[in-house]
Amino acid sequence: MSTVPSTRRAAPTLEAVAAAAGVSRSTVSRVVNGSSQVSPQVLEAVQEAIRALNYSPNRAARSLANNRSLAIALVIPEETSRFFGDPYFAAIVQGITRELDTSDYVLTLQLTQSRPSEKTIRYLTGGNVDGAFVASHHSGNEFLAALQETIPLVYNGRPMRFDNPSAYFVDVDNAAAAAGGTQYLIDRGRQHIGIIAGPPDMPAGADRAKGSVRALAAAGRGIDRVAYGDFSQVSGARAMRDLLDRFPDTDSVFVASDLMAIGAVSVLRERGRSVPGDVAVVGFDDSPAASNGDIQLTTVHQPSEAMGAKMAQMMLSLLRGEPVEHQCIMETHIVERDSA
Amino acid sequence: MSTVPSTRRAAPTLEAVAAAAGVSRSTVSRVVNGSSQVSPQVLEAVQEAIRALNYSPNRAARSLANNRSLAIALVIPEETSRFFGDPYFAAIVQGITRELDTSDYVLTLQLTQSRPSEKTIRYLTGGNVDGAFVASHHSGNEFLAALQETIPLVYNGRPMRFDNPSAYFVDVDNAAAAAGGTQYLIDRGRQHIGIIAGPPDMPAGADRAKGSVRALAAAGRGIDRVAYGDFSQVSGARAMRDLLDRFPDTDSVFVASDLMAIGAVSVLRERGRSVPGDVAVVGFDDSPAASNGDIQLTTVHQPSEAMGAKMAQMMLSLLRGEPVEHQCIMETHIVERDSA
DNA sequence: TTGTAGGCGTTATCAG
DNA sequence: CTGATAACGCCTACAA
Repeated sequence: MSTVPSTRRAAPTLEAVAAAAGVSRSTVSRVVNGSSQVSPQVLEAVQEAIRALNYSPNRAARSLANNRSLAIALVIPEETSRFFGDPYFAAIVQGITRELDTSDYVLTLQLTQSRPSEKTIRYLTGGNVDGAFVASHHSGNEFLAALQETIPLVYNGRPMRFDNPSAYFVDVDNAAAAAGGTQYLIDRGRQHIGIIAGPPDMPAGADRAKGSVRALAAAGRGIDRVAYGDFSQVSGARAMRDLLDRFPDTDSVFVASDLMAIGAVSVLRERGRSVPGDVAVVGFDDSPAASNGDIQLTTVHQPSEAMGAKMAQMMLSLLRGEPVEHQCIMETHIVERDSA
Repeated sequence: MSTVPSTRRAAPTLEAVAAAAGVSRSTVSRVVNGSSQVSPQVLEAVQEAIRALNYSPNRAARSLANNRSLAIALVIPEETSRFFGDPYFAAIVQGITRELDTSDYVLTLQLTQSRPSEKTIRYLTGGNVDGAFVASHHSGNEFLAALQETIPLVYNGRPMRFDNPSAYFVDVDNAAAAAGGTQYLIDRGRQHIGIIAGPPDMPAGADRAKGSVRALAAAGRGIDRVAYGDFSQVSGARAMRDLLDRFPDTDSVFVASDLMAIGAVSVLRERGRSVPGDVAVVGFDDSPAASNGDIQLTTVHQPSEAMGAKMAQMMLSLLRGEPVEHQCIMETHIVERDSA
């Protein structure tokens, strides 16, 4: 048994730096905040003092003085295991933190499951964060609309309730990207193309399905070979079984996520179908899962980490009060590997 | 295009509440902080005012005044996709946040990949957080040792470098739990028992392997049917293939994680072995994956979410300056389902 | 270009 | 039990 370390030496303050550099607090403050109103010699002296003392500004004091929290929330209105299970989210978070690392902002984690607690609401709306990222496939939460009146919100992916035109988000053109992935199969002469779609109640699910169906229809193919999953691996396996049972002659599938595609491939092998020989598979995401498994997945690449970084950039711009486009649609492309 | 919402009305302060209740700031402060030094009538009046104004204390001011940040870091010194891919971590984080929700503390996310940036180090050591959770399978980072001199650290799982006896952690008895899981197979008359172990350079990997081997040896069984994975599903599949190739007569496997067990099951099916008929499979974790797949996994349950909650409780105790046991070992048990 | 002074919202130390 | 009053560390007019 033991208690906390007690030797927390007091950190140097502006005052200390000022003394060391032989100037006033104000001057040091100016230097710290990058004001141009400082003479070169003084600048140099102050910077030296800062280095010498290993000074770093006190966040609390800063927050208090300028009425900003210097914190941004990462709101996850998603079942935790789903959020954590999806490599897409991992990349998004990675991108956000990478970008935020170059700023003074800190990311605070807010798991809200379905509906947020009283405490969370107060936290979010009580001036404790300057903005919030909403990381979710769903994101149709009513409380988020209210929150948006208070602080800037940036979503990953177009929010479901798009009657809200003031939402900020970064996304890809899911329909077009899915159409492209499907067209890839068409172009390679596949005749009986199936679709493993995501949940129709999520934008990414619905849009990808729509795009894929559109491509099939345009090519005069049947559009009834559709099964649904929830983006997870097991759901992909289940959907593949379903598809095979209903349409044994299926010779290819466009799958709305890599995770589902991997599940699909495992079922195909279980049933003795070769990939891509008997059945070609195109995934979506180009997540690590696509290239780490024992089959290299041909898939529609979306720049997940860059999307996270872009979310952070939008947020930082908003917080600076700069004008920002409400949506940022990023590029996708097909990555050819072994599964199709 | 648009800018941030501008109507952020000033939040009520202690001062305002004091005015409304007809008392001084000090008194309100006492009420807010649950001091017993307040007369019932005053208490009532103040609480009423707080409710009426929807007052909530300003964190920055509080931090500044009492020199605590009211923030705890969640440090993830792990490849992001691995962290996010593991339902065990999801449960841990869930448990931590659930417990923290009842406190004044906020959780800030710190992805450090391999080695933390200068900025992260300054953040962590610069009084910006009052403590840190270290969430990782590895956790043998040299900088964490230094950090521990500054703020209390609580690990999930015994840290690798156990020459550090002052570390706080919550864990299960991995060796005993794995021995139990293996014994389960022995008791059911399985003759050729294989092991799919986790990485030997991680405590959970090494200890589970050790326990499993111990049980086999005690029962006079061979201990050479071992393959290694990294806890992920694909690695489990790979290991199962390896095992089957080397020992085709294997009739059961103890697998050190549910994810790997699922991978193993998929390979078994691919190879036409029935589960549990031909080959029985026991997993480890009892994560959602164990019961959500198309086979219900028999597995060693560890109370992941409770472990996260316990981590938070330890941290809160430490921050209160209370004495705390350095380690908390939680109970495991076998959950019988369909795979063995 | 630099310094002075006041204030941000709390907590803590005193008196009363 | 309650109320002044002085910090906490920083920012920002305003003055010099």
